[in-house]
Amino acid sequence: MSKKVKVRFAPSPTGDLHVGNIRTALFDWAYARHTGGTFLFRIEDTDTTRVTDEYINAAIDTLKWLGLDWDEGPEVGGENGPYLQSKRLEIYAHWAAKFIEQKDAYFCYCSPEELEAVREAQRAANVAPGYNGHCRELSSDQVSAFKSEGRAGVVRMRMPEGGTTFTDLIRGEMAFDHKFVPDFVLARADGSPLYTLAVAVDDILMKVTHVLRGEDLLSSTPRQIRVYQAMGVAIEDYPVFAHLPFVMGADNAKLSKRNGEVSIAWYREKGFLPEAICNYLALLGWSPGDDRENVTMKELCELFTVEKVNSSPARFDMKKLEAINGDKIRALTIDEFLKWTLPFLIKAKVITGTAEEIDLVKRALPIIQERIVMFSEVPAMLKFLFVKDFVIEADSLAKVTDSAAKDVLKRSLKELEPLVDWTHETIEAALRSSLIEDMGLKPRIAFGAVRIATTGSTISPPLFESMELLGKEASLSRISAALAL
RNA sequence: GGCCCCGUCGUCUAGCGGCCUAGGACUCUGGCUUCUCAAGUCAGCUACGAGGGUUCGAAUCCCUUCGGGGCUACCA
Repeated sequence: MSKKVKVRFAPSPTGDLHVGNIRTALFDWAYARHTGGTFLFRIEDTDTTRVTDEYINAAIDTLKWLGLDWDEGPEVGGENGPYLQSKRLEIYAHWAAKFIEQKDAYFCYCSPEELEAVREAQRAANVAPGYNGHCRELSSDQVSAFKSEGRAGVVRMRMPEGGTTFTDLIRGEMAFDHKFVPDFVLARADGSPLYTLAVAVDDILMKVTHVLRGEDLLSSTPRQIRVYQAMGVAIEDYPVFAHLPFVMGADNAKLSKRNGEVSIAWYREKGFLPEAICNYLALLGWSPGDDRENVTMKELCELFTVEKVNSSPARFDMKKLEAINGDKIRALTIDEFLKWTLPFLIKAKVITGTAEEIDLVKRALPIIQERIVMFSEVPAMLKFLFVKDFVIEADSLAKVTDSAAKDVLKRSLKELEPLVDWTHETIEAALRSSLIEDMGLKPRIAFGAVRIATTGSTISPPLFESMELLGKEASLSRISAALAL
């Protein structure tokens, strides 16, 4: 009775995969892993005008980057392939022909203009819009008349009287009256399949047991089920449906650049960890049930069930994603942190990647680890250690040029010059005894001046550690340079 | 317009008839800590959309209403 679970993620890559897509993919994947089932990845590229190879490759790349590995699909193959719908055209053509033959479907010769006119009239008359069944029972004379006009027919599914019911794992019993599910098109006039045909055929042929997908597809479910019927599939072999709630932007609108940014590629460039993205996304519409929120991919697999997914939409909150990312970054070992960070430093041209640079970066990472929320912040934070033409930020300049600051810098220079052992402990001891104890200055004021002189900014990693990393020579020359301003 | 889905703090959520004067997290505000910024820590603000039922008892069940969203393609 308990079939092995097979969940599929089947995006139509008409652009970069976005937050909503990935949340769906994540749930698909987690459910497959949770049940010990298989995760199938299929590309729905029946809309040839909108899907491109570039997007398909980007989708594959994004999934891999996130660690959502699939058992069947592009690159890995599988016994139910191919996994690109554009490579399965003859399969769909076969079923379309069969449906016609069985009279489950029929050719419809209405032109787009005629259909639009009908919809227009329906709207005006305040009736449920939809195909009016015009070509349902065409005589052979009528058909040849259309053909002689040069019209090619689309394949349209015949929706029988009655209704469709099914159980949605998230929403419970669903019932749709066919009065509101008009006959729909399965294949274009040129024979190419539409989503309505391809999804249903593939889910059955690929033996998918669970369809977890966006809520927007809820009302098209009766159409999928109609295709299963026409295919002669037994009810117990229909996949189970679970319609996931939407992920929306900060306002109630769709996610956009203004309220969160949609493309996963963007988050990758900003320096978010795949695990943080997955962790955060998992919390959108699902929760472990207890108070824990920081979950690893492993824990997610152990805990995730569709039944615990809620039915209401969630708003995307960048702040919380950042908080989670910061937590995950702090939990990284220095070597891991280094591995993630290096590409950002190189891309920002802070370093070129020499062994000496990497060594210095590695020594500097501990003092910035708890100060960043994403890797893209690292270059700005460590830049002062590498710049050849050191300059003090314009905003901070005034604070090192007044006489009080000059006094601090002069004294610092004098105390630091004789230091043989250049460590943050010795630097701190020297400056504390002279600036704070002798001169009686407030630490904030005294160290502030030194900070600006050596790091170029009022905001920096801890001062003494920064100076240690910078080295004695550079530290002293920067202080001297500041004195000369 | 029609059909469908959804409705707990600003946000994500816990809650599945009494454990709730509603818990956690993020945000925000204030304090502590402190060489800046962070991190850490303590405290605080703030929610069951509304109205009717059912019940000894409702955030939890039912109805209505209002609000939000989706679908209504030869897109998916």
